Amino acid sequence: MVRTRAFNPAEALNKAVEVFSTRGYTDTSMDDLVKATGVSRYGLYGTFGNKRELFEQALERYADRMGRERFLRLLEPDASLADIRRIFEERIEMLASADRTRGCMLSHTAMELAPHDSEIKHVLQRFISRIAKTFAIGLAAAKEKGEVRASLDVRSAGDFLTGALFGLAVLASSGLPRETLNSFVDNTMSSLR
Amino acid sequence: MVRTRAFNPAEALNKAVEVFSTRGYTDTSMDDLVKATGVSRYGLYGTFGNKRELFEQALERYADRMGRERFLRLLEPDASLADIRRIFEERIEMLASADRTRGCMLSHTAMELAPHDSEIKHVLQRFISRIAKTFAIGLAAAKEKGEVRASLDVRSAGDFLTGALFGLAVLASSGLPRETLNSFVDNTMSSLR
DNA sequence: TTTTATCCAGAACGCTGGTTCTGAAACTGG
DNA sequence: CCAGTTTCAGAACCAGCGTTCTGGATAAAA
Repeated sequence: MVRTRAFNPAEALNKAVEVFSTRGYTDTSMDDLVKATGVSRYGLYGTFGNKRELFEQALERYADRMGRERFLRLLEPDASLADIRRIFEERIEMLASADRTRGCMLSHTAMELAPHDSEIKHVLQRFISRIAKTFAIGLAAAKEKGEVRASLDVRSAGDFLTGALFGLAVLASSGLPRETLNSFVDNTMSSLR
Repeated sequence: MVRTRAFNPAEALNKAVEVFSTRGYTDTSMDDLVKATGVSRYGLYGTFGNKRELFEQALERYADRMGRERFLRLLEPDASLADIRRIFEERIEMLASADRTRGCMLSHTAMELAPHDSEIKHVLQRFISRIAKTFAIGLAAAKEKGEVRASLDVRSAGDFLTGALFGLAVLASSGLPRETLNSFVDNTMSSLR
């Protein structure tokens, strides 16, 4: 018995992340998701529950991937300032690439949902504090190397970098030229020395 | 002839700004606007066109008020670093006040509409570059006083402060505690010295 | 006061979106 | 090859939204 499922839930979720990243929650319809994932309504509702739960799982996946693919190096004992800068540069690459449609899912969610949805807000706060902590760890390593000033409070500087990352996302979303984004990152980085 | 209009368009627009600031564009319905402004559908459509045009006018009004009420002091010849800091502190006051529902309309619009609406995007870019320029002018005055380091490029630092203001809005939207927001501002300001 | 152009509140309309339902297709175990 | 269960595509349903329409109310001009 049992007909086998014709799609890969992990891949479908990745596609969903893409769509939600470009249009946010409210402006993506289930139809958009059906088209983008290639999965039937039946499949989406069956595996992910409903739109809201699908979004939560997409958000989780987004944060996980970001942590794993971008921030992991900051946990290496020899992490350096260059690693931190690279995170910002990769972010520019993603946010201001050719099509210019992809946005930062965390920033977008913070503005769109968090103020009126305390569950999402808590999830978001967890991600944000994780990012800030990771920055702080990377900064501590950079400090040992003397790459940042000795007086730097790495904990609060971690919060600062996190906020700067979000600010960069807003600037990129409004379509500012790359030079502006690059200069923003330069200023951000030089504030650590 | 002619029955007189029973509402004040300027006040209605201010109310609309409030609503759009808290829910963004898509999530506020015309019904919300009718209730919040106390103006009939007929009145809203008659004076503002449609939802979209009403939003554009609200955005314009928001930026205008922000410029006039917050940024004007930076154009005084004796503007100081304290004036810049005050802008950030007032922002915290507004974004993290008791109810915690009011957001930054520019950041929200940047994430929600700009990527897929080039007209809104251009309007936004105009506002952003105006803010950055005003920051730069204030910084130039502060530089004359020796309040910021002599090597500071006020133009790019203006972009930086603008991005930081948006980053602050995202942090506040996700409900982070005031101390985090204050520390973010401290780090931002100290990067100028 | 009468007239009349305008305004108002709410009904109505058409459309879109999230969710559920349905009949048919498809895959696996026997 | 058949039986049975799950999956699929799309129709169907219901609610909400932007916009327009309508009949009555209103205020100024005559």
